[in-house]
Amino acid sequence: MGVTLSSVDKQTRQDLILGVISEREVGTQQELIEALKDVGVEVAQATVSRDLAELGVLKVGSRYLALPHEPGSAGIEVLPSFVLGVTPAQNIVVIHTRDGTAGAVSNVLDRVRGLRLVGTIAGQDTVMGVAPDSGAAEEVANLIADVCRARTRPAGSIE
Amino acid sequence: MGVTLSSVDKQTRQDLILGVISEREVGTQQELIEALKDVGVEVAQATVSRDLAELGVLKVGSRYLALPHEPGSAGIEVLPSFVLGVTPAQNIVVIHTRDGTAGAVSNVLDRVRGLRLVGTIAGQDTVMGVAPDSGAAEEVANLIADVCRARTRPAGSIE
DNA sequence: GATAAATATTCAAATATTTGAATAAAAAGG
DNA sequence: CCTTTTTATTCAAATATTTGAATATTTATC
Repeated sequence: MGVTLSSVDKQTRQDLILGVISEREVGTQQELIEALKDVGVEVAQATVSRDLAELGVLKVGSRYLALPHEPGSAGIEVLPSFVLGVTPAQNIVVIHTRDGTAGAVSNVLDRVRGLRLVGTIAGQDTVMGVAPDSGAAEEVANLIADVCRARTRPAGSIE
Repeated sequence: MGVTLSSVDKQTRQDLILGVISEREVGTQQELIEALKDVGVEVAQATVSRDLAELGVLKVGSRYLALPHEPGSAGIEVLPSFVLGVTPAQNIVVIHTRDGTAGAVSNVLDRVRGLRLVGTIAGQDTVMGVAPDSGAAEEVANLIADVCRARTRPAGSIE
């Protein structure tokens, strides 16, 4: 199974990547490579690039964010279509959505690995996410806001 | 991806095998090979042998039976430890089990691929399985009885 | 819009998996 | 028990996957 020097198999390496990016703030692939080195795994940039793509990891602002890698299931990239606003209140994140879409948003959030939410509940047009503490709630709210903003920007693409 | 003559990939072939053995009464690997040939797939006996093992298919009496291939989950081989008796009544199969184990039996049955049951429900010591018709119910009842008998026989093994 | 930084892709080598033919082992049937 | 049938295993060839170095492309910054 082994391939290069201090090697682990692909599965293990990708699991490590998901772990690393949910714990540390990883901003570039170079940083990720070094973070992996700390865990004793040595890989090339090309490999890390492919891993991130396969895992469906998204870069939001200056941070990699793990997404549901169940292929086929909706990922965080759909949020901008549904989310109207996000507000943290203590350890709760309140998300206002288009009517009828709260369930979908809740569902997506539940599947995002590394998101610091204990659980979510959805009404018609509102999702409430429970975070372990107010810091986490704020972090999550910012993240969601970033995703929605980031998605609006790219190039001059209208679609 | 292709490998031999009229080839499909491993996944497809194994799916076909599960389909074939749940529809036709396949008694030997040779028969299975021919059944596959009918579907346009040509394989060697060694391959079929490995496939059956990987899929967790069990031979009960003179028939191959598909098992849950989720590895780790309990398979049909545990039934003899729990099942005390099986009786078909119209399109219902009534299974009497050791007290408290009906749920487990129900769970196992739900996961057996190719078993002609529409659904099951469990009490404390009784499982009721609903089959599409009385013929299917009888078939299922016999199958379960066979499994329990088959498991008692093998060699001189006490365990 | 030129430059630098970050990420994706191409290509060839290394490694792993899959397969059938041959053969060994096990089970069934006298 | 011996023979036949059925199933599992070994081995080598074919195929597929994974990987890093080099390079191309994209993205950010001025």
